[in-house]
Amino acid sequence: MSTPSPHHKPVTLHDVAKVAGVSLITASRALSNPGVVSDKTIAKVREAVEATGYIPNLLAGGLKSKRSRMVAAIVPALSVSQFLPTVQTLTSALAAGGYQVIVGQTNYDAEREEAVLNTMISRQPDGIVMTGLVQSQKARERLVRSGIPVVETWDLSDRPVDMVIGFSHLKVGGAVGGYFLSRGWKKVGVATGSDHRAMLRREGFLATLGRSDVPTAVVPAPSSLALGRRALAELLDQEPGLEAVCCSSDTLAHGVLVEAQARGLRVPEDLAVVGFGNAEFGAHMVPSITTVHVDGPGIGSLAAQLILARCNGETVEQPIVDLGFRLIERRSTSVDAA
Amino acid sequence: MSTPSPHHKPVTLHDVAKVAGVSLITASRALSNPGVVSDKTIAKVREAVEATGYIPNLLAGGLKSKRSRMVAAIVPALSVSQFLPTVQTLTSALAAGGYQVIVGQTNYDAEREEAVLNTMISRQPDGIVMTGLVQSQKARERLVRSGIPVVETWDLSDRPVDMVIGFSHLKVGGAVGGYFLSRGWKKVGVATGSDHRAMLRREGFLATLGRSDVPTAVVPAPSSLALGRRALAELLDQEPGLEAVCCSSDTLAHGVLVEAQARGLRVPEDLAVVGFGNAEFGAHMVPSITTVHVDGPGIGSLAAQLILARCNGETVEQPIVDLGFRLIERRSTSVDAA
DNA sequence: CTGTTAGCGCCTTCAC
DNA sequence: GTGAAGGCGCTAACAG
Repeated sequence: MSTPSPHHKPVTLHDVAKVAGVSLITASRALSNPGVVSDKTIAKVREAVEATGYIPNLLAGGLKSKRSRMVAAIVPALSVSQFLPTVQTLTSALAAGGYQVIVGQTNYDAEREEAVLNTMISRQPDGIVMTGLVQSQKARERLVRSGIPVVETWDLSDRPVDMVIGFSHLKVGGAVGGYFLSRGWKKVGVATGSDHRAMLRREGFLATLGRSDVPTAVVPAPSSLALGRRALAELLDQEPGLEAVCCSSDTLAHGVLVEAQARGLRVPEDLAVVGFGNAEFGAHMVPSITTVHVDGPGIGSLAAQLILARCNGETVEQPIVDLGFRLIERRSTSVDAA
Repeated sequence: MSTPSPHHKPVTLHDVAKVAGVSLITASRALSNPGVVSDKTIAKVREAVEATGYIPNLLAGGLKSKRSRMVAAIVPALSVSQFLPTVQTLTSALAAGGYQVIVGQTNYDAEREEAVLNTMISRQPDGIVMTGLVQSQKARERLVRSGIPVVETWDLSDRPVDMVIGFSHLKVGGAVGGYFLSRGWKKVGVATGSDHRAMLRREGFLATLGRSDVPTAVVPAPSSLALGRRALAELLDQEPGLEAVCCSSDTLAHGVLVEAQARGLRVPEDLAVVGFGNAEFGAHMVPSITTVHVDGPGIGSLAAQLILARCNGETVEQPIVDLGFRLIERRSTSVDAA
């Protein structure tokens, strides 16, 4: 049985100061700004901290200093593996600077996004990192008014709320389309998640192909292997002679691969497959998956850098950063690939 | 160029109260405890909130009320996909109750764990959810003293810091060992991550087999497809006639499957493979992966429930919850499986 | 149902 | 280098 514990009256800085025989404020400075305190005093305070088991209360500190040392990270869902490297790197980079990450999940829903952002703002974060652009106009205004540094990521915009680090999904789609053209595939299909960015990539893909009649299987985001299998099944229903599939994620591509294998289709000989995201598994599968590489960790660490800079009152000269992308050709589209 | 924005002097509850023509505390109650305020007043306050664009400051509220409405979630690394469903469910369940999650990453390191826990405590979270048991003894003591509700998960212990929700890794290993015995495999191997819980499962596996000479490939956590491939290569070096492999995760099992395929070994005819965790992809691959199912989302939602209960001053009657596990037989070990 | 009073624990501002 | 006030924005506790 586990009961609410009796309050050990919590140790405050006041107690530490008393034990150390200095004033409250001196104790405070010894801990957070040691440069202006004598070494002897610092030692005394440190001892008192040990003796009392003092742990600072960042809520109180944040209230006065207006720096909560928290950064909000907003993702569609934590399980969208696409964003994990970004969030992981962001979390690590910020932790190294004494900042923690609060996570919010929008479920790809603009209304939830707005609600989540409001809750986040009420925690006074020193920065907000979004995966994707802010959808709701109301939320944009609120964010601007709040004065909190905001980094939108995994996309690009001429007019970000504040800063943006990403790449053009239209161009990604275009690059894949160009690759399809260069390979001369005619009977092609698209397997895509229903989220906005995946749809943008599809748009770029179609524009480059110069076609609008391409068989498409749209599956609900987030994607999964099972959905990838289903998508290929749908595409083959629409176009039995399918030569190549463009997928909105490596996970979907994996599912397409499995479904192809289950139907006795050889990849790439009978069916070529392209993914997106350069997930770890894609490089090591047989066949390895041709994909579009995006620097997820780079986005996370750069976002941390920009936020930290702004927290220190610095001006960010390049608030719009295009990290680009890179098509990686592997065996799922070419028997000759590395 | 993005510069630190000019401070729009932030709107406080004081401003709202003035606009609404009520006292500060009435405004406060209208928002956070509407039951005790007249409907007319509530309406006035709501209007004033709209008009001013007020967003509450939870730091200040938390300071006074001693409820930060934050819960810390500590994981080895965000990218360990094993824990994602737990963290995702936890986050959603808590968000529904007005709580946010702060994440900390330990990198499977006891020292970092201690540091992370200290930082977390200093944020006054209303609860702490650990994946795994708390390693450091110092951290345990601090946690107990802090009085914060703590849920350790994904493991079991007679003497948790506070509460624990999970299952026995020894028993999981034992169950897999029993399955191996029942199938009569003699030339077996273990592919395992280097983390503590994976090692416990291996121990249980060996104990049930009654052997200590089983070829083992230990790969650094967190696991990946590439590491799974490497592990099988190592095992085949040690035991060319390998009949079956016990893997510490479905990801490793996937890698083993790929490596087997690359070497022309048929699964399960030439080599049987068992994973752990029941990842989404395992059920849908060809062959599907025999695995041990653990209720990750259940752990997350139950953890949220217990913490919320304790936040409301309730007593948790069952602070030690064994959620058990279930071996799921699929095609990677049996051509007859579903 | 509403208001007054008194802080929460710490840090900024100013003196010494 | 140190200290004494004052207040960050909000909410318990008690009055009316």
